[in-house]
Amino acid sequence: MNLDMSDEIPDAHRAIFDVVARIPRGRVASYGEIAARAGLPGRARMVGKVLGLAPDDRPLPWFRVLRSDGRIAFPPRSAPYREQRARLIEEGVRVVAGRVDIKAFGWERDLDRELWGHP
DNA sequence: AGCGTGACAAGGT
DNA sequence: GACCTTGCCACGC
Repeated sequence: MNLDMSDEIPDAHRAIFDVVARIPRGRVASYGEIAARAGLPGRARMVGKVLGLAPDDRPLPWFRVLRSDGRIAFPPRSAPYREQRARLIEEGVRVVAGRVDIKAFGWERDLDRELWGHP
């Protein structure tokens, strides 16, 4: 019956992976927004935990997930911090002092544009 | 069960 | 903006 250890990757985890995988290139979203879109309102902290478990063979754009205020969640100067910053910049997202302007690069902004054709 | 910890969030100083 | 405090949720001890 059951397989090895990863017997059952909880639906919640899969839902989170799916949402993160849909963040458009060049855009960012907050942990809370990911949780909400995954049908897990209030579980922002779970998103961070799950992303940490993300298997390497799954090319997940984890670096597009930031805190609600646009700041990178890792300690400045840490290895993951630097990688996230680099990968964001690589795809055109401006990172100033470890922070991204959500109003300019937030995923939500796409919806706003669709709904009422805004810049 | 209680307590500390963390890739969080929101509100106040 | 930088900090602090509360509220949250998931885990481990």
